[in-house]
Amino acid sequence: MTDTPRLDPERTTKRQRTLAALADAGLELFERQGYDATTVGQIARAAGVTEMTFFRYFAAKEHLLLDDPYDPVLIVAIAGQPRADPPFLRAASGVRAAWRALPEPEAPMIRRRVRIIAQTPALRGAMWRSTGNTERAIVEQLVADGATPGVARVAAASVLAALVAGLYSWAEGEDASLADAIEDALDVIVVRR
Amino acid sequence: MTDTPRLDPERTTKRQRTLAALADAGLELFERQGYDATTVGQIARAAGVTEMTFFRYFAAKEHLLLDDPYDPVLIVAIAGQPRADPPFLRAASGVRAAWRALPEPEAPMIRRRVRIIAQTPALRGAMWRSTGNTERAIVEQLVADGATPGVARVAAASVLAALVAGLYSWAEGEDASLADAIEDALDVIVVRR
DNA sequence: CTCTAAATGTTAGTCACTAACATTTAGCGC
DNA sequence: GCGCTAAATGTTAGTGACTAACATTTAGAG
Repeated sequence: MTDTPRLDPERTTKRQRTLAALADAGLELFERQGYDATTVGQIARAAGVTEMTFFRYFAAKEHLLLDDPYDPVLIVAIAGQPRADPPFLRAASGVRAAWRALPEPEAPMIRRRVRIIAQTPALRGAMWRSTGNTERAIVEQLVADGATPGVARVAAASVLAALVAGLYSWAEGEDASLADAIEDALDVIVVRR
Repeated sequence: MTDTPRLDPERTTKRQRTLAALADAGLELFERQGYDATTVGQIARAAGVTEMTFFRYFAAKEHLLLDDPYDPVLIVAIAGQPRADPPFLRAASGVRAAWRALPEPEAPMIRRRVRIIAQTPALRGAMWRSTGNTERAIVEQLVADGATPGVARVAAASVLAALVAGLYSWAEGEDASLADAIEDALDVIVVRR
């Protein structure tokens, strides 16, 4: 769901710099004064750029926090689950595997983002809409492996909900490991064998 | 989560009439031209009223569709579950019981609303934010009955996600019974005994 | 039928976001 | 280093959701 308008791959580097400047400025301002109280204009100015330019990098204010490129990994992980298992279990195990494979160093940044999201009702909604894409992808995979669409949708939705809830809880704390938090969340829902 | 500014209970009836007019006009316009393409001004005009007045009845455009007074029933139902069961099961059974108790005649109206929501990404997000309140209430109840906050949050979130997913599937069709659809959705997640 | 509170209207403004068009600047080939 | 072009940014103007302060009408309790 990234919407950086990448026209010509690797033409310049200026683009990457302003992108980083905007992302940094946004995250800092959100943390300092809250998401709702922060204006797109403020972020742009802090990054030494115009409001218009902001929207050339992020289609919406919320996209500053909701750019997740994690979907493909997840799908592969789910596809790798044993077909004999019911869809719900396959989805859960896939999510477990995918997040266990996430590089540790990313955790702190994820934590900062998730914290802001958890604190902002508008963003919690946006988060869910964002996972809508992930959900669709999971459903596709489950159906391809023989599940009913209705069943697949419920399985995907509830597993993702557990994941997100786990992320929120994890982000509140300081020391817990991301992978462990996800494991614990999924254990609430799935009967471990 | 109703935000009709009810100042003096049962003082007049004009209020109820304009409220109904706005709700009807909104639903019809949404169905005819889509949610995003429908302007609050249009709804207001169709109801013979000013845009400003609309916002005196609904705090936001989305509230036309997301006014659910079902929470209290749900909480009672969850509280009535056997404490011996794990939180996840208690939440699921509570939801099941609550929706089984819903009066049949309400179904068609719910279907119209859910259909619009399901078709509109922005509303899917809003829907989730709206269930946030329900989620909080469920978590409170589960914790009061001895669950860990972390566990309770995951349980509540995933059960609600299953419920919503079930609602979306149900709304697509024409004839299925609401209660049955919810049952089926929850069966995907919970191991029935 | 009156009189007050409730209901509605008016005006003006903010913020997220879009579109069309003008201008600068960065970095490639030379 | 230097020019040239495409990429990056800016400008202006506008829409739609929503808020606030204040003025006006109207409905209905007495």
